[in-house]
Amino acid sequence: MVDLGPYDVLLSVAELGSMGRAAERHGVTQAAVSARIRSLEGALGVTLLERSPRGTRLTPHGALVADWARVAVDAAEALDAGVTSIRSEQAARLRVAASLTVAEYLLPRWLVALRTEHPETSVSLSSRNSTDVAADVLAGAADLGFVEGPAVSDDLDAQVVARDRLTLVVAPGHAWASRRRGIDAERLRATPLVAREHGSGTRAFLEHAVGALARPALELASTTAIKGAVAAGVAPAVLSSLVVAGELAVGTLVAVPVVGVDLDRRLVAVWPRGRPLAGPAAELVGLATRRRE
Amino acid sequence: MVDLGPYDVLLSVAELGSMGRAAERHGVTQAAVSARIRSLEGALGVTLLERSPRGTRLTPHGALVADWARVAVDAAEALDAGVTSIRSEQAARLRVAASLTVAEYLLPRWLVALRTEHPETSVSLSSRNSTDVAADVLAGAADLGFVEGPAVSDDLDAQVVARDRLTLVVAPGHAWASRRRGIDAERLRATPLVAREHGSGTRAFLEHAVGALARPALELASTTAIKGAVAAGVAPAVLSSLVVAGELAVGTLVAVPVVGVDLDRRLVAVWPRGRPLAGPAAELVGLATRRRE
DNA sequence: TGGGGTCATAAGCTGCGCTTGTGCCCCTGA
DNA sequence: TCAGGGGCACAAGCGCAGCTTATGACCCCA
Repeated sequence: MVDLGPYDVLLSVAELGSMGRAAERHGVTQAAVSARIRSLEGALGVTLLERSPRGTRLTPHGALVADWARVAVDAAEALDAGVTSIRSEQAARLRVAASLTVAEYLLPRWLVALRTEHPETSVSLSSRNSTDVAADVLAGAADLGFVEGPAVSDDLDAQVVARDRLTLVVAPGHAWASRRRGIDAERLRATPLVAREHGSGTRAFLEHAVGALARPALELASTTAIKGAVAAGVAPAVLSSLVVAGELAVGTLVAVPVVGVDLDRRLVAVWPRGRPLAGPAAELVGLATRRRE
Repeated sequence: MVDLGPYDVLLSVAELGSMGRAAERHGVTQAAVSARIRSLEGALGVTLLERSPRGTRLTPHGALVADWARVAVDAAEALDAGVTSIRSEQAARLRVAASLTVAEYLLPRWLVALRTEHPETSVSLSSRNSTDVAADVLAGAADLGFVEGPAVSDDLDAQVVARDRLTLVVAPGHAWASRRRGIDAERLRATPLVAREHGSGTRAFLEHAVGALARPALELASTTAIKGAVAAGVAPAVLSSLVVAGELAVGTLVAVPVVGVDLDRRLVAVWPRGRPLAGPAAELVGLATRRRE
């Protein structure tokens, strides 16, 4: 497996314009940075940085590698932020409960942003289904919750932090893939889909919007597995736009319009009614909200 | 920086259902896998795998971590595949020249797929602008090229491998963000944008489609920098849908419809006319094409 | 002409993660 | 009922990657 360390320092060097300053940011010596970059260049047989006595800039090769590296490093940081938040022994300043879609796709990046803006804030995350999240917040087991759909309880204050849209996706070769005029609710109801197991918030929302569904063609435990099955041509599926954005852009999956049904959904932060948000909770909600408005 | 190694083996264990088989896949001993997973669990204070004498399955915590990890591991593999392809000393079986959008966003994943399907195929990649790509292929300096837009030369055969669409994006707080009826060509022409430097294929395509543009508000060298500037509210920008898919999904950027202008674009593979595609080149084009139809 | 900035190189040490070898547990099948 | 095989865990020992420290070379500017 690739060691992202050298790429991380490459990005710092590119951003800061000097190996010495990058070394400082990473808490190591300038010699260590120099050696890391050199060995990376050695492995590639290509120079990535143009050194000068006044500093350092990316070569064209370096710029391409840096662009690739940024994606990987960002993903690794999101993983790390997520993983840190489920570390159990910590005395967390902020306890968050989140439904799966939020926990899987949005929270890690929010946590990365929170970590850079407020490094002193430690977060503990538990991933539950939407009703459990509300229960945890009401019971005081969590300071802040994130759920899909309209807020569930009158005892909770809520604020919309993001939106998504349930999206009907098929494999590129599927008959529906080129269907411009879309699929209506009746047709959708009658079609066996690849679905998550019962109890999933997404599945409940879909049934609420279009009515009772046909028996699933296949039930799978993870979103990733569902995407795989759809791409392999097993059956269509309905998933959050957040989940399939990458695949749609690249063309691995194709979105099919669904007509006559409102599949827009709000992702909301919830907390006990009457108690104004303060401290780390307010910071996190603010940061999540700022990402969209 | 996070070490992705343990996460990579976690994914293998989850997929294969046993530490021993995961060890075999990674070419290490079962003891090494066991130790890696244990230390990962130790660092988290949470068990990720449910061991039994018949094998091993993910716990709920494990499933969440695995979903996060998959994103990071995939990104790292794409980085590695890309980086391997610019390694200079290799005797490549296939020399590819690609324009920036393709090289940056699509090729790494194609290379990952190619590596798993045909591990013996080594690829060398050079990233050029569209006219240079065509020239390289014609001159025999590259076996295969990838360019944006309609094929440039009559001496080249071409095949569409993907599509994208130039997308007008603004910061979520921008006045245009909530503008449902869109922006027309005239308005767009009159607005200073954040743009890449002259010579970029995307910029040329845009000028061809809407006409001469206003002087840019800011010229930047990398797509990433442009996205950052747009999100910071400097000015709107027009970028490939491939480039902004992630940001649009998460809400960091907002797409504004452009009316009366066709911004759809084809990304095509090109090779010398008359010489039918064969061997590794055919495999790569086929694989790239299969991802969308 | 010296001082502050840049990066490179060399020598030495430390610690992480591997392998090998073993033990224990459970299921299965003769 | 017991042997065998497949599952995972633990302990001891080793090798190497990457760090630090120390120094040198180079360039620019005051």
